[in-house]
Amino acid sequence: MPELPEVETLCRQLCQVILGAEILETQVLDPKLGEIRELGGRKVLAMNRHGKALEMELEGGLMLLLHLRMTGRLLWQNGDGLPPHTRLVLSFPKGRIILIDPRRFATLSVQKKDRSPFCGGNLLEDFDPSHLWGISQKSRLPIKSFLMDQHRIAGIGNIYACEILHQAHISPWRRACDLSLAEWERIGGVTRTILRKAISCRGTTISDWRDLFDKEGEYQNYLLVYNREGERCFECGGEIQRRKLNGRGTYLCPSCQK
DNA sequence: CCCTATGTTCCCAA
DNA sequence: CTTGGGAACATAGG
Repeated sequence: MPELPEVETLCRQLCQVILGAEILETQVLDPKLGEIRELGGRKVLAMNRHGKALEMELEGGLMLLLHLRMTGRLLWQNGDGLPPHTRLVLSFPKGRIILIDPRRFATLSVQKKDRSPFCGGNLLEDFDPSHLWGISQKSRLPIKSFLMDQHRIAGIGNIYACEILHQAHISPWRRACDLSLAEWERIGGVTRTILRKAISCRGTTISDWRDLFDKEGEYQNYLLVYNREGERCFECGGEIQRRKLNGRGTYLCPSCQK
């Protein structure tokens, strides 16, 4: 269930194995993904990530767009059998990329490379506290929902939203419009630190997440609140609580997040 | 049986 | 128009 650091991990690993390589064959094993045009014979010119979406630029002005949603996984393999729930196979001379997706929520499309359909800045380079403070003045959403709104800020999901707000000492229920510029600057700082660290750890493996080479991530060893209900806060010793916000499990330390 | 799940979209009500 | 709640998508696991 990948968020920005997990998708960034896949993007970098995909660059290692397929940049410049020629697609030999594409097989869509699940009709729900829809028909995609035959991509065989085209080389991969670039791999990019927008928020949680992957974008493969191909010869001939085409883009392959992939969103893994809840349970999508990508795996690089060399001709072994196909695991259960394999939905897509992209074959290359040195191996193949397969999409595994038990719940079948992942989406795939091929588009002309003209204008990217994505909005929301790249968090690693474009997180601009002043800008976000400005646009947040009009939103009464809880700050956690605001951070997870992919149209405004692309890439933050439930785990990292909990971690960011904890390290910024802000309650997930505060209205976005009530945050000060100084608080937005705090959010910006911890967001950058957390995402960079999580990327260097190749993501967070709570249950399902594996990278392109089937390895677990390491960031679960650095989580301060997520999945720690009932344990004590490393910072103040308070008890970590889990509550619901918009239907999502939300972890916080009530005594140091205000 | 119950509940939960790292995502997104849609419908409906206030 | 905004927001919030719930369901849907489809499946596995505790």
